[in-house]
Amino acid sequence: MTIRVSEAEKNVMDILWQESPLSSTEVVEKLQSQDWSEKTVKTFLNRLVKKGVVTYQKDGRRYLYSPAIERDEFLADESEGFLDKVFKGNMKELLATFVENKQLSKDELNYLKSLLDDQEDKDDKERDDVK
Amino acid sequence: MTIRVSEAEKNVMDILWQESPLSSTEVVEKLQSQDWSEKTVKTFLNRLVKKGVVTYQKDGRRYLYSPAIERDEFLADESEGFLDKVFKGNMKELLATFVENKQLSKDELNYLKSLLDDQEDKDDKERDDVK
DNA sequence: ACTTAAAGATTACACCTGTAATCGTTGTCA
DNA sequence: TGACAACGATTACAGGTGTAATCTTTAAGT
Repeated sequence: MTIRVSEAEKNVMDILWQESPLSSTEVVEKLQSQDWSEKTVKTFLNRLVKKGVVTYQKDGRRYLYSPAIERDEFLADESEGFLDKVFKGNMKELLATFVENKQLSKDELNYLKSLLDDQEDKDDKERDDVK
Repeated sequence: MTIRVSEAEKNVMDILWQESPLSSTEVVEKLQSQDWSEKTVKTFLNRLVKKGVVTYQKDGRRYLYSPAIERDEFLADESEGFLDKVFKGNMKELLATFVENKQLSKDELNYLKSLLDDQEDKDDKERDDVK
């Protein structure tokens, strides 16, 4: 179920994940910063619908668009693909690259540590469950 | 300096990063698993040279190819782009997605923790240096 | 009732990508 | 020395992408 959303299209998805349903006009407005023609945005909406990742309900003669896939699911999917394609599945190397190159803030470091602790707890719990 | 290497082309880069210089024939051999025609591989080598990410020296009438960019630099670049495009620069969310979805092994968890400790030390050191 | 404006549908078009096949040159073997 | 084989160069071609413009339909204003 490899979702295929192009880079430009992702910007449209992000808008819809923030808020939906939205009319095409509203989406265009929220994409001001991208500085795309209204036509361009509509093309993307169209393609996204054809790809099955966006749906719409009719509201009179216009459509109200909504995402048809979960953002979390999408992110997980993209991340998986990125790991495989760029790092050939080597998770350690990926983590090292991010941690070392991005100079995590104190805040991000602590957040990540707490994530890791949670994860460890979960692992422990699972081990116990098995026995 | 946004490097532009397509997905299929990355496989060729990976070979050259493992060992270089290599003749086109050698690259083809090492890409057996991809099950591409020899022609296809040569097309990629050609395109990579045109993109400036691979160079060659002549060896008689054939070329010996080598990467023209560092793997580390490339990975950092791709990671940066991925973070921006998919997670809109939100590092915390990216980390959470990887940590939560990929079920890190005990080993990976420990490795990551040690990375974080190193990072913290570095931060401390830098703070001291400033003063 | 007509004209017009706006929405979605269709068409455009160049560049990138995946995946080769063909062309031209030249070293090599018979 | 003549045919062939192997190399890189050039060409091919469909599908995806970025970026719109044009077409068609229809609600709405005069």
